[in-house]
Amino acid sequence: MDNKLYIYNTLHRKKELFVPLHAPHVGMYVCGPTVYGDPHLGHARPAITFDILFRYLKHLGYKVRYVRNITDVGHLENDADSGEDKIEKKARLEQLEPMEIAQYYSNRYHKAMEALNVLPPSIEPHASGHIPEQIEFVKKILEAGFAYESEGSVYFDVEKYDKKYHYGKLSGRNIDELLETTRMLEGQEEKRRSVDFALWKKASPEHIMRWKSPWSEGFPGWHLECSAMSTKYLGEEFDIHGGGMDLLFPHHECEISQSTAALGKESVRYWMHNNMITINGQKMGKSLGNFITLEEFFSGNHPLLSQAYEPMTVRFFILQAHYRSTVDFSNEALQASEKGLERLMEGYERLQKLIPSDTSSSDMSGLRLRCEEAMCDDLNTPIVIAHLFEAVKFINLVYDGKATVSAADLEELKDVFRLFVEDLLGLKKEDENFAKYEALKKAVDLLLEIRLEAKRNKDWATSDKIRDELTALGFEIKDTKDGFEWKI
RNA sequence: GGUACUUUGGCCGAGAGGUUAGGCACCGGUCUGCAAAACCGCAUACGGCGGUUCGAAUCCGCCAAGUACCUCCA
Repeated sequence: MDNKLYIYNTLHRKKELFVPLHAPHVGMYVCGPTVYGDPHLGHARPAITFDILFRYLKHLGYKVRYVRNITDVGHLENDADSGEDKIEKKARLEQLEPMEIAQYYSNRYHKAMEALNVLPPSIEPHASGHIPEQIEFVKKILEAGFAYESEGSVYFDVEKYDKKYHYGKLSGRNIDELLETTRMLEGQEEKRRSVDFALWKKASPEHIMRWKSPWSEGFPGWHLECSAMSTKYLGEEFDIHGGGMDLLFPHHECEISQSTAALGKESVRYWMHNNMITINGQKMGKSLGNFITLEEFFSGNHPLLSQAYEPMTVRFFILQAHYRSTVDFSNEALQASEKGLERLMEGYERLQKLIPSDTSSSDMSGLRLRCEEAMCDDLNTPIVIAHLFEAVKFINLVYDGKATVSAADLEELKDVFRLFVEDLLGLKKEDENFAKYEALKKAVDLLLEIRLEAKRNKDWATSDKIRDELTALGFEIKDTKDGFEWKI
């Protein structure tokens, strides 16, 4: 743990040295998906961003407990929509049990995450499985005097809270502005102030998802699950809380208020937020209807996609931008990533085949350090990738016999690549159907041996025929000095 | 309207008060029977206008354009 990891803390709007509360243990909580729809590119961003953090913290030697929730209770659709749950609405439309919806989309989410090589979190709690904890949390806030009951619902008293603590410290908003700018919404008569938010909502008769509570049969408020579940599994105080920037306000602001009100202290030390993925400069989002699901990416089946993209291409595309920048989707950018990734992975493969010399013609010793420094600088994966590409250049030179590498340097290079490419960036070669592929390889090798022989006999007609036919079938043939290389 | 952020070469995307980011594309070259790959070379960019400074794309001010949040959203 010699490396000093700096991460950008949204709470203070600056990079801060990461010092865990109880080293070597680190607790991190990340807002997971609401499972009422197929995962899209926007879901991939936080999952990958915090996957990188998870991997890197472990690399630094920490024992990390990573909690990422599944929201299956649903949130209110919108206030004009009679307060119906998203999941519930979907259930009604598809004539399914709400939990069936949640299960279905959880599975889809997991499948997509696995394809993206996102490691599963240590704990993945469901909101529906933590209703008692959430009720307890509401009780605590009521006891502390920062909530009030109104017609079976419980609301958080933002104004009262703000007098003692500071509502808006994360998002930089202040309560007066909010009172001015928050538009009047339906069903607000129960609340004292428009800025107050629900901790517990009484269910209307048509509401299917409902639980018993001291106040009414109903369901927990929008922000409560994260407060209840994060503190349950990580303690009243924990290190890192992450999520998308769009959750900054009101979700995370409300979370801070709830936890502070209930526990008398702040729970989270470092707040981290990943930026959005945009499409034509606009946020890609469910509500905007301009999102592309991950499955559509993998199949290419979407009007905006000119081809299918492999999961690793999507991962690499996301890692080529810093997590706090927006990244704009386009086929051109994806294709550039696809080729770049291919170059990187090919370099990685060639690295395994290099033959060492007595000395190295170029000094690559700083590579590990430079990559570590980039990671420590708020997880600057684009810089790590740039460094790796410089090494690829060197690898190719050695491969071409235009440079040399010593045995010791070669081992170091291999080790650094394995560490950064595979373990930390989580990039891997996509080779399903490995056995079939092996057989195919032998067949193609055989064919190319024949071609080699034809070439020795200067039988260009035969050699070109083999190459052209294979090329037409989708193979890429490359001649080398004394043999050949190929790929599909 | 309020708050915050962004603006980099053909595209994506880092960085940062004075030194080549990187990837993709284009073009030229090396290599090769041809091709592909690889390698070499090639862009001298930083929204506009002022200011600070020996020096700014990097700091400050103003302006412009755009985005996000203020309603569920990753």
